[in-house]
Amino acid sequence: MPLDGFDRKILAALQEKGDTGPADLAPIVGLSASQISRRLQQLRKDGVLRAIRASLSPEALNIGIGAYVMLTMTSTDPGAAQAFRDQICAMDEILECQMLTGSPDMILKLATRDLASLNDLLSNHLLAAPEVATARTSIILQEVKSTSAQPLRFV
Amino acid sequence: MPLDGFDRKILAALQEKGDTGPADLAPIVGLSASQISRRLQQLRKDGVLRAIRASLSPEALNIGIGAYVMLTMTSTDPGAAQAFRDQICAMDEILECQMLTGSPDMILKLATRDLASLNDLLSNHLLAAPEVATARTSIILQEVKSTSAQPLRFV
DNA sequence: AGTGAAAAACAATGGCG
DNA sequence: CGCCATTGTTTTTCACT
Repeated sequence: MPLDGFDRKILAALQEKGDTGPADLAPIVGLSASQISRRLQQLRKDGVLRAIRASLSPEALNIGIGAYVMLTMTSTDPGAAQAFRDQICAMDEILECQMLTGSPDMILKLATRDLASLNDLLSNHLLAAPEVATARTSIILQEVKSTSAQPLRFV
Repeated sequence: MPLDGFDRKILAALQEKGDTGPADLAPIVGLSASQISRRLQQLRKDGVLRAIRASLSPEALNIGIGAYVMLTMTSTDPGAAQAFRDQICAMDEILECQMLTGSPDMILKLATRDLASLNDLLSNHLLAAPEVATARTSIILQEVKSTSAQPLRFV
């Protein structure tokens, strides 16, 4: 399952516009629609092409605040840590949660309606957990760049 | 352009699986395919449904390292700051760049092949810029959660 | 590996209840 | 808003190079 230049072009186009069909892809990639179709099936089967997702406007959904929360954790037993992670996964305002090297131990990306709901989320759900030692919250002032497109230069 | 419960269901389904057509959406939403089709056009026209994008497997693209970089900036003239932001937008290993309240001033999310390419990116491109005062890099050890799905509870 | 044409599936539109 | 039929387009498949 090595990816060649044609696959690269297909993937690049799909990261930009995921609802491009084989017919529209053909002139971009320089391949017939039928071959694109065949390669798309293969890329899906190989797990390279994982999913197609809609990107929605936060403003239209009354999401006015984006924020990062840097957490340091208390050392608890693995079971409690897992329970905390499960809780995080169940909260839909938490878009991202990553465990990190060094300090902080964990970073969270949040999307909420306003400062009041951000405060509620922090106070009543995050800081309330005994697993959390400290939390530093930074609100997003300006979005310089935000893409879901992975770099393709390493293929 | 108020969004009702049907729109919410359409958007929720599309955030999960963006290539679902009206025919497949119909039973999920509880609406006929023709109505779904009309609502989709409206949602696109209103800018609620912004784009459809493919999500690719980082592993398949030889992306072995994810990292966050927290930057504090030197106070420079606006022109230099803008040039720095343009440079960031042009780097495809930088997935995200947000200006924050407090300290750090800026956070970056990176995707690179390995530690060597991460080091190269930091040393030769980020730290080389005079706009950067300090940089703290944290490598992602474990992905607990990562979604592009915005919360729909505020609509 | 790739092309091109036929076959099948699907989305979009309009009319009517 | 559901239902239905129609139309146009697109994907998919197959025979062939």
